[in-house]
Amino acid sequence: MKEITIQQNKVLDCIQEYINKTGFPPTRANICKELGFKSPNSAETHLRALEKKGFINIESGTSRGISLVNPVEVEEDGFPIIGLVAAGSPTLASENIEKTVNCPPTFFGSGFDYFLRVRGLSMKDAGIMEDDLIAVKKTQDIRNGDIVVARIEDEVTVKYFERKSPEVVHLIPANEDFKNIEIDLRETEIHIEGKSVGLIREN
Amino acid sequence: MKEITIQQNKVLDCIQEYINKTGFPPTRANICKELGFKSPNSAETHLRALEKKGFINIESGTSRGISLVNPVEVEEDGFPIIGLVAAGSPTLASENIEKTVNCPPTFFGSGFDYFLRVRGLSMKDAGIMEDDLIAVKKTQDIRNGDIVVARIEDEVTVKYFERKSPEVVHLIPANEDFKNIEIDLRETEIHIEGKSVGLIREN
DNA sequence: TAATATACTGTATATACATTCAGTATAATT
DNA sequence: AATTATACTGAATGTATATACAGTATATTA
Repeated sequence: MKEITIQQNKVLDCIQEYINKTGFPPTRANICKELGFKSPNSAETHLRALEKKGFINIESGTSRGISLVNPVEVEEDGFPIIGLVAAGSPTLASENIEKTVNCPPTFFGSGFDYFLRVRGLSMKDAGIMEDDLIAVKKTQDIRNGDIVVARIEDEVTVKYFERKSPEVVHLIPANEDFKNIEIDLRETEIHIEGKSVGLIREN
Repeated sequence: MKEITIQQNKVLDCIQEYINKTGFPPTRANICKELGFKSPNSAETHLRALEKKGFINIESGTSRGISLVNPVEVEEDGFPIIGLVAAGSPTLASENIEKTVNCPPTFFGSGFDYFLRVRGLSMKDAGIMEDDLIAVKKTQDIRNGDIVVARIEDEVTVKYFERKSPEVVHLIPANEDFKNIEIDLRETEIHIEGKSVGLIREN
């Protein structure tokens, strides 16, 4: 693929956007309107350049006969990967987002909201290793035995959830080297960010 | 969504195919040619019916101004999930394919060929649990410590790979309840199906 | 029994569109 | 110094296209 100029790139983006918005490619006049050109020939020459460079195909004599050679896959905007910030909740604020992953929303059955990058080996006997990505579903519908993403004050952790009584919750690691976290809700505040509904390991 | 007649469905399919093939919607004349109609009004009336029933939108006064309300997503054929057949190699033969999963080919970095459904807990300390899906890359480029999918005669297994000498290979489980498999290549044939490059856990 | 929807052919026409030609101007190559 | 590519305006034109109108015919609904 050859080089592309700034203006040609604008035209290419314009075509992509137009198709995404309407379902069919733009006319020369449409492009002019979008980009502020005053002559259809402005669009025409850019289109010819883009065709010559292999970015689009033009069906001669055909209205809206523009097709993209590398159409941008319809943006399934992707799911964010959030790093386990040592202090602070795993919010979806952009500064916490490592990158995003494209995958079908139904990948893990019931749907999920984001990926959480796991730190430490406290859940290793549950098959959750360092650097794994947990698919987290934001929900308060937690049952005993669920693997939850919990925040205690400013500490975020991934553990098994066990409600021992209305006032006492245990967060249980899956690793004998770690100790249970016993929480008395009258003394300590706990916030459940969500629960794990799946896992991805890269490499 | 209302009922649709056979002819209207043909027209709808025709539009979908035309868009998939060319990248832009057909004209009335295009539809006539595809379906053998002799008057553009044949297409026109069908289009109006389809619009009225909510299957398409028509931009008035606009050439090729047809857009599909429920466009068929372009098939990213997806990656097959293969069950660990007790006896026999995990071939891509259709009878072994549980289902297919849509995910980007670069999901695990370098690319992979299929998913293998894990049976047993022999790799649990490596975080590979029962029913996990291993992303397998078909390759013979295996290094010590890689997690491989190996076939010994008719038995398929997932283990760590360790070449002890040119003639001796160890297949090492990640679970103290299982024993190492020691293979003398002069006595026993072993076939490496590929190696694990990633993992997915559903639920 | 009169509408209404389906399923077409055939003709006609205003306009939506692609496309060429004629210019102007700047920057990058050769 | 002469091309060539880029980046436009502006006008002109043939045709590609949407779309209305006039028919014919069958099946379904009210």
